[in-house]
Amino acid sequence: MGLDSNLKPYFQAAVSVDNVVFGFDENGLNVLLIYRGAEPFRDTWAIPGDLINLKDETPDSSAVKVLKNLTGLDNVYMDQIRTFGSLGRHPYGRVFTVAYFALIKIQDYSLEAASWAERAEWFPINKLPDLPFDHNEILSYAKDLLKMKIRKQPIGFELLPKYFTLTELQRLYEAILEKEFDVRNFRKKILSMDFISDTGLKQNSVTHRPAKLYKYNSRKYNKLITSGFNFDL
Amino acid sequence: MGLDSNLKPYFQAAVSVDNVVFGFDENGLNVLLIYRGAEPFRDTWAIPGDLINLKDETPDSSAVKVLKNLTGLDNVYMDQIRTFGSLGRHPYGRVFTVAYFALIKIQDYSLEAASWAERAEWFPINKLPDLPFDHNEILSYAKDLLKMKIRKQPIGFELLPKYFTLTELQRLYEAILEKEFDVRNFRKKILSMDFISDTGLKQNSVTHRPAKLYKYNSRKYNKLITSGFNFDL
DNA sequence: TGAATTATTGTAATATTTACAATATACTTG
DNA sequence: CAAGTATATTGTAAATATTACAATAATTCA
Repeated sequence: MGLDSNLKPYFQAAVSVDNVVFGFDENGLNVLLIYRGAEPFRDTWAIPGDLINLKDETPDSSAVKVLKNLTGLDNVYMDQIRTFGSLGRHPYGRVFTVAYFALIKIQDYSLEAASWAERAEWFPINKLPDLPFDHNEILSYAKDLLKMKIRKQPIGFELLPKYFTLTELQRLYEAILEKEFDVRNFRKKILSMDFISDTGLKQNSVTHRPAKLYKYNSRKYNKLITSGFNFDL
Repeated sequence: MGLDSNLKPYFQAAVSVDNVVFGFDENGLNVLLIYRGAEPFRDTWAIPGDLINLKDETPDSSAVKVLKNLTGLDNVYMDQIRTFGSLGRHPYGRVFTVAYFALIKIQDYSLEAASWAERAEWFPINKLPDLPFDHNEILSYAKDLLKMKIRKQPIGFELLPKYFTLTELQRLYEAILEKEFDVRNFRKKILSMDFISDTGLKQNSVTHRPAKLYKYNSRKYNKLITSGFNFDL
C-alpha cells in the first residue's frame, strides 16, 4: 500500500460509543451508570461505552452491543446524539466517541442480566455524580435531545410499561420537560391524538381509586403520520 | 506504552468531516459540491470534506477549516448532523465521517476565494448528481435536519443577505420546506414574532413596486427565548 | 397614461390552548 | 358499614392562534 503511506498519520484514531441509558420509575427520570473496573478512570461512575472493533463493528452495532451486555435488552429505542472529539478528552490518545441515548422500560431490566462483571446502577437525573472524560457534557446533550424529541415523537412510551396510566404518562412528561401540566388539558391533548388506547383494564392493588390502563398504539400513530399528522406537546 | 499494546487494533481508524454547504438564491436552495481531483473517486462531484489531522484538529475545527478553504468564509452557521461509519464506506480503510451542515449567504461567496485548486460549484438541491461514498445518505440527513431546524430556530436568515424582503424570506421557507405559504398569513406570523425589523430601506432597480427591506434582529430574538419563547413555523 | 408586475394589507370562521374545581371510585380505619 | 383518605376522572368558557380568502398600492415600462 504505497499509496497509503502518507495517510498513515490519519489512521491512528480510535472510535468509541457512549450510551446514555434513560429509565423512568416512580422517582422520576434515571440514568444508568457503570462503575469502571479498568483504567482510565478506574473506580469512578461513568456512562457505559466501549471502543469500536474496527474489524466488524459500526457505531450503531456497537451501541446496541453495549446496551445488550449491560441490560440484556434488545430491540430498544436508540438514537445517535452527536460525536465528541476534543483533543484532551481521552488520556490514551485520540479517541472520538459517538454518543447515543437509549430509552428502556426500567421494569424489564434486571441488574443480574448484565453479563459483564461491571457494577451498574440507576441514578436519578438530578443526583448524578461528577463524571469522567467529557461525560458531563455528553449527558447534558443527551438530556437536551430527549427533551426535544419527546415533544415531537411518541417515544415516551418506550420508558413506560406496556400498560400504563395517564397519570404515569403525565409524570413522565413532567419529569423530562421539568414543567407541570394541567391534568385536564394534558389528558385532552393526549387522548385527542388518538394513538393510545384504553385496554379496558384497571390498576389493582392500589389503595385508592384504580386508574384505567392504556397502551400505545403504534399502528394508529403510523397511520396518522403518513397522512401528514405532526405530533407536538 | 506496554499498557496500550492490546489497544493497538483499536487505534487504526481515520476520522473525516464532510460539510454540506447550503446556499439560497433566486433559483432556490443549492448545495456546494467539489469536483474531486484525487483518489478515491477522482473526477466525481462530492460533498467537500477532509481527514481530521489527529495532532491538532477536532471535528468542529476541521469542519470550519474545510469551509474556510472552500469559500473563504468564516463565522458561518454550522451544525453537526451525525456520524457515519459503515464498514464499506471508504475504500482505504475504516474512515468514520462526522457530517456537518453550513448555511452561507451565497452573495458573500466568491468562487475565486477558494484557496484550493479544487473546482467547486453550486447545485440546485433537486438537480444533484449521484454522489460517491455514502454522500447521498449524508445529504438526505442534511436536508431533513435543515427542514427540522428551520421551523424551530431562526436560521433562515443565515441564508439571506443582511437586508432582505419578506418575499425572499417566504421563498426561502417554501424552498426548504417544499410547501407553499399564504402571503398574508406568512407575513402575519413572521412579523408577530417581532425579531425582524424594518430597516426603512427599499429595494431599488427593480421593475415593479419595490419591497421594504428587513433585517434579522438577534438581540430581540435572544431576549425572547430567554423569557421562554419558542420559535415555530 | 395605461399596462405590467410585484408588494402590501384585513377580516371572519374555525380550531386550539388555556385556566379553572367539582365529582367519582377505590381502599382503610374505627 | 360509615366516614375518611387518596387518587382518577371529567367540562366549559375565554382567550389565542390558525386558516381561508382578494382587493388595493407602488413602481417601471412602453
